[in-house]
Amino acid sequence: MVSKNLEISEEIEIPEVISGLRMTRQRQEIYRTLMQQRNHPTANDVFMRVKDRLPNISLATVYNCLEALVQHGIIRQVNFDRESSRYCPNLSEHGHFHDATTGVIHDVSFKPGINLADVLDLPPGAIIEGVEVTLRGKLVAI
Amino acid sequence: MVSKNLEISEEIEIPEVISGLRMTRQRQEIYRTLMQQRNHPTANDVFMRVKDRLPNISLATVYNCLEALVQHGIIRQVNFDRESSRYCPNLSEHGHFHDATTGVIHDVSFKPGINLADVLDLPPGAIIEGVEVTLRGKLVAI
DNA sequence: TTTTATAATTAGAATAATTCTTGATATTGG
DNA sequence: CCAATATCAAGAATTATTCTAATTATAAAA
Repeated sequence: MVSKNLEISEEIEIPEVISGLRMTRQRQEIYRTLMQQRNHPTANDVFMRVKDRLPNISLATVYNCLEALVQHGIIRQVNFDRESSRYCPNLSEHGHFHDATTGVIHDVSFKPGINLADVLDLPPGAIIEGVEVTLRGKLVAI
Repeated sequence: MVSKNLEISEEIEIPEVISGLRMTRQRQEIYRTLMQQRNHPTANDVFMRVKDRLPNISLATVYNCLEALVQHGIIRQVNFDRESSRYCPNLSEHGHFHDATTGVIHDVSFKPGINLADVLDLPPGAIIEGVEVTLRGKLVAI
């Protein structure tokens, strides 16, 4: 039901400033979109969705806003091979499982107590600033 | 010393067929390049290196060959964010640590006995077909 | 408030990595 | 040797993303 999403949108309130970033109208709407539709959309997906509310927004602005949000640690940018980047408002440390059959991306968390640095043989002196764990595969009925 | 590499190249012998892929001259030279220079070159890096021996090779052919080698599981394609793909002949399961200061990429292996599936909360029914672990950071003197 | 400075937005052009297309070459199997 | 198939080369095309320049909005100062 297409209209349902529009009707539901219980206006998530977004502050004027997050992590030092001024939340302009465009950034608000883009962030709201990500919070509401947590299916790891591409910049173009976000562009199409947000046009309902900001008909004049440009794709360049979507890219600018997404980048600003990423730079300020408000959202995460996720890459799968050489596909378009996807964006994700889940800031907890997690990886991604890409179901090759449906294309759906599932967040994958680490089991409690697991620290990635503990299971890897890092080069001596390595200071980790960012981690990305990506899994590709199929989801079968269980 | 630029000429040294050329002189050293102790002609690694490459079989006519690997994993069912006919090793044409171009594929041989590209594979040899990867085996000799294990610094995760891009397609363009490979192109420039391999031109010494195959002056007529085209970049498109380098891409074709790299793709054929990847498809046949002879090499791995490694992606960092949205940068150019890099290629790697190390087939053992491993991740990559990208030193932001120098740009150098280090292979990172799992500690013995570690199975990535054991430390992740995978969605039920997930069958893993490929894994990528990428770390970004700095290397400090110890 | 007006003025001024700074930041954000827009539209479209530019870029860069990669893929595609087409025609030429080479290789293999019969 | 000949036909079928695979590979290769050159350059055009594609696609995601970034850049440029002009406009608009916001904040800060007077």
